[in-house]
Amino acid sequence: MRPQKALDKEVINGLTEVFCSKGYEGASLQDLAAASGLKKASLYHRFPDGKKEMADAVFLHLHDFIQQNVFDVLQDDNLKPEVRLQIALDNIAVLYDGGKRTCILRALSMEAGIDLFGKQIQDGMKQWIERFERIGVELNLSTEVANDYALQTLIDIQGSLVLTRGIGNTNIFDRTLKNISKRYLE
Amino acid sequence: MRPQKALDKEVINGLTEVFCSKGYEGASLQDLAAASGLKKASLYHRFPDGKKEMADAVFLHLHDFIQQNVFDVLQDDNLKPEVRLQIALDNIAVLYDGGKRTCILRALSMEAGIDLFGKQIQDGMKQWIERFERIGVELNLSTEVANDYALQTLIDIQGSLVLTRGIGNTNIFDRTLKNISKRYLE
DNA sequence: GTTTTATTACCGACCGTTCGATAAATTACT
DNA sequence: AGTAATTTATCGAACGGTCGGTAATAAAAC
Repeated sequence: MRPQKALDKEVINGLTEVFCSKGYEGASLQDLAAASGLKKASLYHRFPDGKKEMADAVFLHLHDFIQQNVFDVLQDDNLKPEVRLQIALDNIAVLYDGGKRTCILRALSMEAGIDLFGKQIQDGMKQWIERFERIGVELNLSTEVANDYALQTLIDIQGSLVLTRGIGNTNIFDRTLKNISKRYLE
Repeated sequence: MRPQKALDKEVINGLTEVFCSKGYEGASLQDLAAASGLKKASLYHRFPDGKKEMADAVFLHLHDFIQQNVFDVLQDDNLKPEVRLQIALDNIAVLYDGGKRTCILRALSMEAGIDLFGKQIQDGMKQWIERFERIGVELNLSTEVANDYALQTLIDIQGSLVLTRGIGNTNIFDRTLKNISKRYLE
């Protein structure tokens, strides 16, 4: 290897940053190479199926993070539901970098992305709803109300991310996370 | 003119459809030409500054619609505030085609769009908030609560549009509009 | 010395954009 | 009114540049 070669973590994090901020079509191979610390052709060595495989890897990488730091936390039997919810929300704040990073589900739901990732996006969103439904039930909400709350939670997260990016102020995202917490715990 | 030449309405509606569904970078001149009924070169006759000018025209066109059918309605002194709000929400449903069409503010807030349209997106969102703040005050909310409601209204609209597109079911959008109405009127 | 990884050079396709020619609509002149 | 002159609108073809993707080669690692 020439200078100091790309750690896998640097590669995946670079790809993630580009896909999240520019979407699928907006992310050029040049961008992806620059952000990952590899040359274009080297990326093709690691991801022989090209751009789509890179985006898949990012999707999977984020899904793993969410699985561990949100979904699993939400059903960790060692903790009280109220605590689980709070930790999960804190981790969501990390996931979206306090509102500065866009959700990959949204980033890929524009333009060409919806054709390539439609099913994965749909499944991903359904999982979010499902997990928040469960924590709602565990917090003694009726299944109906738990469903309402779960949907609203997703809407709040996605909507506040849109507003935060559009207006350029992370206060909206912060406040929204607190509101979600309040809705469940008060 | 040769066959039956492109009505301006067909042109702007076609461009709108493409930019909203594909974003700025995702919208190719080929797409835009096909959707507008004009050839690429003809588009450049109408929009000498190219793609950016086309997107500007779409932005302006939608802003006009919103101004007339949402903002102006919300402060139409001939109607009671409750009625104005309801009509505005109905028109919002039309604007977003019942949840099937993405908001241009969101479509352009990804990727390259945010560099080109950042200021316009920010101003557009602020106007939405401002107008909903006012109707809240007219409905006898305190300025603080009116601000909360306005922000939440925007979050609800944007968030439900994201979910609706991701999950592929317009129920979420419909329900959200009803919830907004309820929040103000109950 | 073979295999794995990285890099340079390159490919055809498509990108946004422009040019030049032509047809249609409008204006000017009689 | 009729016709010539001018402007406006449309389009095919092509531009340079970048796109995603690929060989061929060099370097590292084993």
